[in-house]
Amino acid sequence: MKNKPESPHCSTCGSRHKSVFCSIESEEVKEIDNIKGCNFFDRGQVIFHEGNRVNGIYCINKGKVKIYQTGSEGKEQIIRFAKEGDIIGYRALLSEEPLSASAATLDDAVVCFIPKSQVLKIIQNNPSFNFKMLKILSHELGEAARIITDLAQKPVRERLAESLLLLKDTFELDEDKNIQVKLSREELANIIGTATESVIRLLSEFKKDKLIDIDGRNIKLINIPALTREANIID
Amino acid sequence: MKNKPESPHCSTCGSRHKSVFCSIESEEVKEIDNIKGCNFFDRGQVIFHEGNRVNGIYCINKGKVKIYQTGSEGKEQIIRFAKEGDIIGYRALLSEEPLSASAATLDDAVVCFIPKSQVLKIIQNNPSFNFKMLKILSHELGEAARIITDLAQKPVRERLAESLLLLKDTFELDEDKNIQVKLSREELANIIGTATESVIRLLSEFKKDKLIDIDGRNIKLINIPALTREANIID
DNA sequence: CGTATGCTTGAGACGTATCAAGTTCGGTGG
DNA sequence: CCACCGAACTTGATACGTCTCAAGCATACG
Repeated sequence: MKNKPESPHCSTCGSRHKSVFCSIESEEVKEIDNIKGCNFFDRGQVIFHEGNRVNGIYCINKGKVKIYQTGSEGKEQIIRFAKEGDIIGYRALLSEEPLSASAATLDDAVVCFIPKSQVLKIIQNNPSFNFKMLKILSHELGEAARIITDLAQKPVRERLAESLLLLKDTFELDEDKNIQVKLSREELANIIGTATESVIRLLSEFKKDKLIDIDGRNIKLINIPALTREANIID
Repeated sequence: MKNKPESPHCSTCGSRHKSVFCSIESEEVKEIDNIKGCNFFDRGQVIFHEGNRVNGIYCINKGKVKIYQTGSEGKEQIIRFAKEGDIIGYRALLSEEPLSASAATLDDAVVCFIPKSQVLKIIQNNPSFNFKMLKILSHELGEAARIITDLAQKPVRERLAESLLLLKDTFELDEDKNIQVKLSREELANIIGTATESVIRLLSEFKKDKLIDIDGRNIKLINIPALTREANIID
């Protein structure tokens, strides 16, 4: 968590316009810029830790982040991901509860911090921002419900296929159809709630069936329609 | 869905003061009262159905409700419960998405309907109500995350014990320590994501171990500390 | 270059689902 | 009020998916 001098400015932040902050006034942007903190993280570092209190929200300027809970046996459960332009930590802030999950970087990342007072001020003064927060939260809640049903009802094979597609939607594919995020086999297992070995076996089956290609942590989606069928998605 | 003449009035609604509406002005209450609809449901009737659009929120005046999704094999997954004073349908309304889940009554119920325009009006004009909505949503999101981790990591036995405790917290115990909600074995199975037969077997084990007592759909919690241990809860 | 860490594969155990066959319960109509 | 019917519940036997454990292999790193 090294504090470098060249903190990014909100006014020049490339991810601002596709984020929840896209509709705030330039006056408010200036205010945030003055009050916000900014931190540089190496890959794998923890941004905040489950159980702690938050005093603001974190805005990801650069990098990819996993949000995860620790189960009763100490096993990590990945709840969701966040990337450039996303905010994290707002759930605990708004519910005034301790953090229900931890956040850690998946690559080198730059994360800004906006204190609670400022966030509440914007919520109160900017109906559009306010409504966006309501929208984000209720959208997340819908996603969570879908995950619950899948975990409860789908076999591991389907869950893995679905997770690969979800990762594709979140982080997109590069020109070679590789999912643009590098996760360990264990992290993949911690998304779908299974053992690392099961992920390994199923990935190589998917490869054998020409649904994907694997090169280390690079996963290439070569037959998305078939993968979708494998995932048994209703929508 | 019979429209009886004696619709309850918000001003005399016993559940209003423990609900999200506890802080709205009497002026606003009057306005809601005029515009709201009200329906009487028999046990087992569907209030709204997954995939449809909502045009308002539902406020439960009386009765218990299950909110559930249908999985890809047509199996019901219960996401959460609602009771007197709770609102439902707000997730889809605020995210402007189709309903992600269905709602059905668990007993005879009275449910009021407040149209979207009115809800949005209150959100905009009443910061306290607004903030309560943010709080409800973010709290729900935290609960959902916990459920995800449990489903992904805990064995069925622990999940069942935990669900019984959750039902206790939601619906409370009567003077005989019975959980004040009657669910079929299948519904219990649909909370924790297992087969009906597994629920039956585990319930009778819990009974044998003197953790609970069973009389039909009545479940009596006779040893809550032991049940908590069985649930392997970290908090 | 050695050592740690992640990845892979196989064999076996275990939890849970499924299927099949009763049994009980709750409601309905004679 | 009782007999009947279907639905819900229960129990047992069996099958299957997935986890666990163990061992070997690849890879990155100091």
